[in-house]
Amino acid sequence: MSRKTMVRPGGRSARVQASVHAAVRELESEVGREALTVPLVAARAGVTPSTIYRRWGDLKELLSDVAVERLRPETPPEDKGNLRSDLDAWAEQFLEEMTSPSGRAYIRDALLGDPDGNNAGQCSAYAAEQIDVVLARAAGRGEDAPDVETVLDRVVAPVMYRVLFRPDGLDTAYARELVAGLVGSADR
Amino acid sequence: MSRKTMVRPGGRSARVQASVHAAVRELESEVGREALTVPLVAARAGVTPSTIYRRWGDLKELLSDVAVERLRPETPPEDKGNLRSDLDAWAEQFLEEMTSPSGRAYIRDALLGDPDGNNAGQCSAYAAEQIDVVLARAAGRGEDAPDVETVLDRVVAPVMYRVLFRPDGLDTAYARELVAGLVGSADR
DNA sequence: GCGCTTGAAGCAATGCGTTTGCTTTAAGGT
DNA sequence: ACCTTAAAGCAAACGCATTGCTTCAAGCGC
Repeated sequence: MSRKTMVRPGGRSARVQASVHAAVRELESEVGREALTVPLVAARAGVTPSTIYRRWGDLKELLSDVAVERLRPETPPEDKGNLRSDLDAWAEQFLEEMTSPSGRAYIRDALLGDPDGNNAGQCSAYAAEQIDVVLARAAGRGEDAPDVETVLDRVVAPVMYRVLFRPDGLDTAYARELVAGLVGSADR
Repeated sequence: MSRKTMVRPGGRSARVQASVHAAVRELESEVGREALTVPLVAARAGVTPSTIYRRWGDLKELLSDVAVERLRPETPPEDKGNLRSDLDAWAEQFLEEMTSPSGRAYIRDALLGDPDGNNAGQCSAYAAEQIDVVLARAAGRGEDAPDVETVLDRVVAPVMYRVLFRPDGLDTAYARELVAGLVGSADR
């Protein structure tokens, strides 16, 4: 989301961008992530390669933009009635999304084609947003809740660290352990 | 560290590998990370490009190998006399290494050209190794210490998460906070 | 110690992804 | 309706990636 936001919305640029993004998503499922190439995407999008190079720089940055788009949560976290259950449910779903093959691929793409860190920051912002909803709901019920930063440190960070650096043995039980260590104790 | 370990040590292959790695390190500081290219590295190493392509696959994997090499700790963690101080010192140094521009670059490179996750796993193993030394020392003193997994979750993961996803506002105080939250409480 | 086997490096040609100057188009403002 | 300007199209040149074939040298059996 580095350059595409400064285009005039509704115009030709917007059509080109939508067309290119769509082409990436289509080709990703047709020929696979590895076979993607700028000329290929350009042909499918009905554009010339130079257009893509000038707007996105290279394939990595384009894929990074598309990946962030796909990592955006579609629905707000479910309301299970209390903080602990809400966090459990959210953390489990988050872990499952991030450990899935496609999730891992999107994370990698988002990180790798991201010179200034904007896309990675957006991913973190998505998680923070979701957590904020959960915590605000808890506060509304009168429960005392940790702050967003703490949940990021204690739940999101460990999950992402393992996804990236220790790909083995990640299951939903681990997500619940992390939540338990956070709200189950009086720590902090 | 995927293919290079299966070469016969001492022979021509070993010389070629050493020469290529050296060429990468030299050129990285001379022309910069972005200007690196396989033919360039090959020329400096006195090798033909095809040799590099056949041994490493592509530039990303070669850089990943070199990055992991550079992320290996040179010295065991310092002994400050007690667990808390040891962890403080180690976490501060770890954070500083990882937040430095070169550290960030190495992490990205290590993750980037790592199809099977071996290199990323090696990075985590380095940290676990260092932490294990600290914890074993604490146990030898009779202190009760958390286990390695807990330190990875509570200190290493948050640091790495912020380095990768939230590049702003990371200082050594944050490392100390993380350690304090871990050994300062009776949690776990 | 000598030749054989085998894996790795050198070589060279080919294809294609990338880059770039110039031209053309179209969106938005006057 | 015209003018301005940013972005897309076009095409050529460059250089990196890929690959079949050849050559070399380390390790091993005789």
